Amino acid sequence: MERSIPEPTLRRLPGYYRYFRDLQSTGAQLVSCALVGRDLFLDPTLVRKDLESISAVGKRRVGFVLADLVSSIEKRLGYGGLNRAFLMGTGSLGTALLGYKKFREYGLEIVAAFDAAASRVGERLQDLEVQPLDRLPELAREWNPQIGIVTVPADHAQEAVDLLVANGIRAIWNFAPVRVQVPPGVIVQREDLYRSLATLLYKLVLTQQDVVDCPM
Amino acid sequence: MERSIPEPTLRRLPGYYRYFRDLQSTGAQLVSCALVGRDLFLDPTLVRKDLESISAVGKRRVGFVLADLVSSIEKRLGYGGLNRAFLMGTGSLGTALLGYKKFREYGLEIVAAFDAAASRVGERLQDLEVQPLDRLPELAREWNPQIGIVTVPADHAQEAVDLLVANGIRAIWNFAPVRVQVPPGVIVQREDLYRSLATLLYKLVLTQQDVVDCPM
DNA sequence: TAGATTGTTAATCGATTAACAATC
DNA sequence: TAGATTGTTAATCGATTAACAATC
Repeated sequence: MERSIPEPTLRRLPGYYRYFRDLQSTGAQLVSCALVGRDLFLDPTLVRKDLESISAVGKRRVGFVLADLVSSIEKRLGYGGLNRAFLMGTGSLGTALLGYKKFREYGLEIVAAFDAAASRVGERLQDLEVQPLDRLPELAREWNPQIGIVTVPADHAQEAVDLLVANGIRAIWNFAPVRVQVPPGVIVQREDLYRSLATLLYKLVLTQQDVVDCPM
Repeated sequence: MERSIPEPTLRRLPGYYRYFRDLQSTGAQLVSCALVGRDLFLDPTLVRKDLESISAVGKRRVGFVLADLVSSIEKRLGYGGLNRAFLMGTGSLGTALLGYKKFREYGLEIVAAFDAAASRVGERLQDLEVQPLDRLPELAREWNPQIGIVTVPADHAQEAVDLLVANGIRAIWNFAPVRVQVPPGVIVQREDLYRSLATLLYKLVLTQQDVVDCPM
């Protein structure tokens, strides 16, 4: 089996991907780690390590072939093949996600949207009709989605996840600010804006105190 | 100056914060690392290290005082004092963020929203009237915000950031999928959904291939 | 050939985990 | 006292960075 990719590298791959495709569109065919590093503000050695982890092979003295890099990342990241997803919760965040047209380019297609509120069911959002929860099993059989995107309120997240998992979903993208339980084999990725905010505020507080603040 | 907090710890703090406040609301006064670890699925030793990094001091044999932990995290994370923010871009994501009422609880208050599109200016979103970009300098003098939230399209992110920085903003919360340039001293935090998506898809691809896939 | 660039191996750094001492 | 829990120090693990060899 191929070596697994370290998380930090993984998080950098979409950046590389976008960058390589942009370069390609300018007509370039090759790229060197030094150039990538300069443009993306990364250590060139780190770039090389990252490319190595996706099994990219370069030509000494020349660089890496862009087309190879692009297809290599696509393969490793599951781009290319579209992954079908169900969206749970059509609040403002859910609606915003439906509007992310580029998700398709990055391998994600939202094929159905659900909401517990009867008042929202039937509404049309970006080509999709909001569905009631009780149609989920039927639609899951039809679409066989693998991903569930959860944007319901925190206190309903676990229910939503349970329903998804019971209907064959293999991966949860969880935007609710709670940790949810899933059976082994199901992947959960948390997207917690409060966590990010905390990081930001902390850094801000740090730079403001600096020198000024002195511990007891 | 107080020891700076490692990033991984930092990302866990909001989780602790929420957990401690929840516990408090049940009437509990004390908590042990072992309990936290069990509930939050973290190694108890890691919990202790994290608490140590926010200078929390426990009582041996007893545990940590919840009230102390809560106020300690608030102090370190800049909760408590509200930080004023300007929102750039009132697309679906920007609108969604305006709806996050709990941001206030976590120390963030969006005091003005801007949009480059004349058609959106004047619209009312969550108690705020969408402002044109040319009013930004004036409103910045009035509010003296420290944080700029950028939800404009990728190709306008740098302009938005430049405008914010020119008007005294100290920290950028960047939701556009590009790396932006700022002068030294200004903090940038990236929130890139494509990066998260990549991580999720990769993990999904991994579990699907497993055993099956074998390198050349 | 000379030099740029990849490839590889070693060193560093930092976070996590483990072990154990202190103490209420 | 005994035992639970914090506090502290050491070991481990993994990512990043540095150094240098290979080669087109």
